[in-house]
Amino acid sequence: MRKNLADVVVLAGIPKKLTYQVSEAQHALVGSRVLVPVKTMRKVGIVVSLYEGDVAKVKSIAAILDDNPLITGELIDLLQWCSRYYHAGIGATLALALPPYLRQARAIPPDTEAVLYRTPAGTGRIGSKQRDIIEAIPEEGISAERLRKIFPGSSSSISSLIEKGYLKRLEEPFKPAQSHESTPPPDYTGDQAAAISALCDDVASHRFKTIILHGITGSGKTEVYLAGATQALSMGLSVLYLVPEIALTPQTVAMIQNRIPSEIAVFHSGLSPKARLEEFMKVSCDKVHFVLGTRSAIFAPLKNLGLIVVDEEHDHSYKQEDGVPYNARDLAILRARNNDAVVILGSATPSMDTFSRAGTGNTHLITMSQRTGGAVLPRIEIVDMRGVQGSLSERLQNAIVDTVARQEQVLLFINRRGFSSAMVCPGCGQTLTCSHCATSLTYHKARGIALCHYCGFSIHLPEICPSCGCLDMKPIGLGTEQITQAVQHCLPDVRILKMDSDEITTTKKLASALQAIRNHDVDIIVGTQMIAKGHDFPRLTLVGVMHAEQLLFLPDFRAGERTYQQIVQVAGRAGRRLSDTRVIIQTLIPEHPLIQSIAAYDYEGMLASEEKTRREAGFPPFSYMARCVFSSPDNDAVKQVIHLAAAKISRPDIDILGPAPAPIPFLRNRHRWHILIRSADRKHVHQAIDSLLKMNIPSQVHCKIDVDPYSML
DNA sequence: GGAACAATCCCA
DNA sequence: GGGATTGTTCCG
Repeated sequence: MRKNLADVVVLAGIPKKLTYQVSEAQHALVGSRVLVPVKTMRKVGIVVSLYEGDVAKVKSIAAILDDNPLITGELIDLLQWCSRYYHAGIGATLALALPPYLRQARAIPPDTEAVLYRTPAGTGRIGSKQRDIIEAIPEEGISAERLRKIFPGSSSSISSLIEKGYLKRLEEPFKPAQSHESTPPPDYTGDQAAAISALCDDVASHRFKTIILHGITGSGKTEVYLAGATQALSMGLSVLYLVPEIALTPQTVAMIQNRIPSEIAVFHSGLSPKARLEEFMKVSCDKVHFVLGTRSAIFAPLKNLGLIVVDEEHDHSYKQEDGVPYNARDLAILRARNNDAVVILGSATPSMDTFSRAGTGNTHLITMSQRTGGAVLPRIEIVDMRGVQGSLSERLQNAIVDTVARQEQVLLFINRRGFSSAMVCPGCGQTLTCSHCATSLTYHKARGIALCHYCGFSIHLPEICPSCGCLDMKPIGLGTEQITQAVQHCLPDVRILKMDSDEITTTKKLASALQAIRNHDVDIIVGTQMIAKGHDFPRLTLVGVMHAEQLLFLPDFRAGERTYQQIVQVAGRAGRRLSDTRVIIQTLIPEHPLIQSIAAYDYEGMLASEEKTRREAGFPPFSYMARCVFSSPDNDAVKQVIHLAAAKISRPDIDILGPAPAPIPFLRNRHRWHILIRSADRKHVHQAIDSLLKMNIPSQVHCKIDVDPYSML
């Protein structure tokens, strides 16, 4: 019997599937886009199921947009699960799997990929950037699209190289060389060899398994992932390789491309719409079986998954905060399970959530505690800053002078941008606050402004205190700007590079900053958490952590593990190849157990200390939870609704925390209150949310649900 | 999400 | 009373 009905998910805010007739002439397939009538409009949707049934009073599909399905049933199931689990609209969730180009009713353009080859015939001067481009091109040529992806914003450099004759352009499809000999892997450490053999065995068995790879910084986790990936590809299985946002630099992409014996696709938000479409289509058409990408790549339309890699699994970038608030790391586990695939979650500082699962169910822990090349972890020293004037201790100052004198580099880590975290009046004690968010404004001295880091609101720094007229507003709390200034003052001749989101606004700027560090054009890097993530700096032999306690006392139940993660990750940037490296932590709380566990690289110690802290706060260390934030311009309306909501979901088997003002109670002209729902049973959390959403919430009160929140901020 | 319809508001 | 605005419903 012909299947004459199709369930379609419209890519808009319609909360349910709609059913349409499929005519004799239409070849509708699950996973294809269709154009369907909704009210008086025509909308793009995706066919999610086909069946036969009664066609009475069912509208017809207006047009089939794709001859071949774009996504598989497996992916549709994952997305439907995702929509239910995160309480997000089904349309918005399915849209996550399509590149923006295909969310509109546009046809897929035929692919014409020009290929660029190197020629020895070039004449004329070329810059270092252009030299890099030429050197990145393999003998067998590279598609122009791919080259632009490795070097963002290089179109003009490429055309000038063609003009000068260094590159030749041929309009023919790019054929990846099958015999392409990948760079041979280096010698493995004992740890690596053991991890690789275990991972390859698991991949070969093609059964679901979660592996937590806890390997210290510099233990060579990437080699383990690549060996597993090669194993999967050799079995005809595909590989999904997820990295946090920041790690997708051209070098990383090029390195992985060189080590994988087949073509790869790259998925991340920095690509142009056209490039995103092309990468997507390569995967959708089953031409490419390896995807490297950031969190949204978890929805890449790969078939026959054999291995999912989640690198730096503790990283917060895996959590989508707005729109559909999914967690790519958790979905990776689910997707692996649905595909009888292996998922490997790697980190030097695993998240407590992940680590708590080790040994349960199908989750296995592999530990790597050796660094490659016989290197050792840098020694961590703690400096007590109580009673110390200024922001640089004598010990750190001397260490900086010595390091710079040896032609080596220094990294100073401070987790706040700007000059100071607040401006306070010594007369009346008032701080400058944002009129939209009621948070203190960060002073940015260079720009002469006070800026809100939540909403971007800024004012010119007033000469006098706005509330009492006192003349002398004082900065409180250190930021990157002030550290930079202090170092410049002590050591006027050193070259300082400030790296925070004020300076590094684009991936291009990040790439050039990283290049400057590698070229030794700077002696000291002052940066925020941005520099804690995965870059290797061979000349770096001294790391200073400023105000280590500043991170610890944020109003967030994960502040402790975060502090551990950030500081250990920053320490890991130092000295992979140089033996005499130091990490100096300056803090006002040297005895704190968390600081002590950092100094000893004692991950288990950190876990124990955090579990104790949570238990003492009446908080089970691990439970399922959801956060519901209610907001409205009208404070009374929010309070009323949230108290009703809390009463409604109250039952003995779940914990409800709150209602309480959200950590930033007034944000963007809206009053915010939240409740936390917590239970040992995931189902109870979801039942609570469902009954909460069934309430009649007045339209002026907005409710945002975050299941498995990463942060309370 | 947004079109269509219902309810409410405002000024005459 | 009626035009405009705001709220509510529901899409096949």
